[in-house]
Amino acid sequence: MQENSPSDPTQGSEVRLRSLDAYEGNLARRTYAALREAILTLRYKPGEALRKQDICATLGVSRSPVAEAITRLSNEGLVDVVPQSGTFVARFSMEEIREGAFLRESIELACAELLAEIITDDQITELRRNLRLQKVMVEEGDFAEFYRLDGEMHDLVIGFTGFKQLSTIAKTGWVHVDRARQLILPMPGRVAETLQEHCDLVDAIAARDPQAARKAMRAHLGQLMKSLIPLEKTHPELFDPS
Amino acid sequence: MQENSPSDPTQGSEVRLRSLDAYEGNLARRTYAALREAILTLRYKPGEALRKQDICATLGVSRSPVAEAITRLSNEGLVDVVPQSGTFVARFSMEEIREGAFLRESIELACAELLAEIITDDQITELRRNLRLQKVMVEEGDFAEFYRLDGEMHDLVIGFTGFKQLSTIAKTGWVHVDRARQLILPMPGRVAETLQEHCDLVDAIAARDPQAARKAMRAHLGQLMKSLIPLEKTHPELFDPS
DNA sequence: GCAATCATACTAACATGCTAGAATTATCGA
DNA sequence: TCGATAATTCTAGCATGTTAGTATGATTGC
Repeated sequence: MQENSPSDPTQGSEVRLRSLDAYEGNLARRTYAALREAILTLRYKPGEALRKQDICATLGVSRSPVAEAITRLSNEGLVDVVPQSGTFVARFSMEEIREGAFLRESIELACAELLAEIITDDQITELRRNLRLQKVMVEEGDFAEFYRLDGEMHDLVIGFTGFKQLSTIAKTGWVHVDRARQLILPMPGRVAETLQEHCDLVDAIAARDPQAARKAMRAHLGQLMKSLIPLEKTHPELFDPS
Repeated sequence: MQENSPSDPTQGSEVRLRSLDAYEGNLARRTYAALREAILTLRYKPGEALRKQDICATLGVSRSPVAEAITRLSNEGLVDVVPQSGTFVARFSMEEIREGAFLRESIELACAELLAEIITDDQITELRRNLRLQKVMVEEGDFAEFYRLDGEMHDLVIGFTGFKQLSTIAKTGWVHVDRARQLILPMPGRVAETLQEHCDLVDAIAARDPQAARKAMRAHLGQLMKSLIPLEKTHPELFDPS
């Protein structure tokens, strides 16, 4: 379960956590944010043990904020706490991934459907503006920025419903999918397809057609899941034995 | 913001928390469960200050588990933590209630739709068994047990999809609705209607008709929301000033 | 009587000591 | 050499000391 070889004790733990200055809130919240980012970007590998002492030393804080951060991560299912033994970065579980995808699909389908009925022209303009930027990023091959805009678009769709916490909940259910997505290398062809799916979705919403919006959203999220399924075979060591 | 009158310092805090023996897990988890139950059943009133010292004394634990419990409650939105000042039981917010209802509707609509396609005969039998019990409780006027069966039925619907965490997430979003529901006195007429709505839902699922299942679920949850709307007028002191 | 200032009594947040239990390693016995 | 046992070293969990910031109430000045 140890990832570091014994002969290489120094490498690793120092560079994986960003400074707490990069975040805001109290120490516990910032520690949580730093750890969460490191886990989601796979700088901490699934199955790896989380060493509180190292984290304390790296971040320059005491055990209290680290402990609080870990309980939060535990609530999210990003780490597994084994009493009196240790804390481990949760392995991938295709079941959890499917579940997160289903949750997000449920929420976004409902949002897309609702939005098709209540969206304002200004909001449509903002979605289309995001789409144009996405197109530019695809053309320029800037996949990282494309994915950022992708996430932003989903946030917009949820946010336009007027519900303020919903996006947070959707993202919480989405964490496992998000983490697994890090393993998929962006394929130019797929990115172009994704862009097209985004266009279809926005078109359906702009046309104020709830059923078409549902259909487009479902197709879009279905494609993503399809790309995640093979991961269990290609990266078995990162998955829960099941 | 103080609920207790100064001349009555003893009453209250002792009887509102069940003994930790009633729960399981480590101290922090049990403390969380005890506080959560007290808040959801309105034994702690919205807006009331949460006194850590009292809680420690009542439960016989130190500040650590209480602090951890409170951060969890804070994540759920059941308490508001004001830095360096105090922790308060969250007031109702019709916006949050609507949001929780929307979340649950999203999830359960998706579940009902999916279930209409994959449900087994045994599962249908179990739903119908639950329905028969509900009918008995309505006839006997045992509203508490009826509501328990109500919750159980929703859990069954979600659980039958095979997703294990979904019910937990649905409940988390549902907490504000659940708490507000405590204020609605059961009206025999409404309970009979609710039972009928449950029957319609199960019939639609058993008929393996996804669209009808969606429709029945939406109608059912819509009725509940309708009964919650007036609360803001009848109990303004429990709501967020907005 | 009333507004501004100051002292006091709270709180959350953080740091740290301690304990019981688990895992690992070292030791011992055959 | 190998298996069992004992010692050591980890950990999470809990308790408690400390600090900085907030709110409240008393006091002062007018």
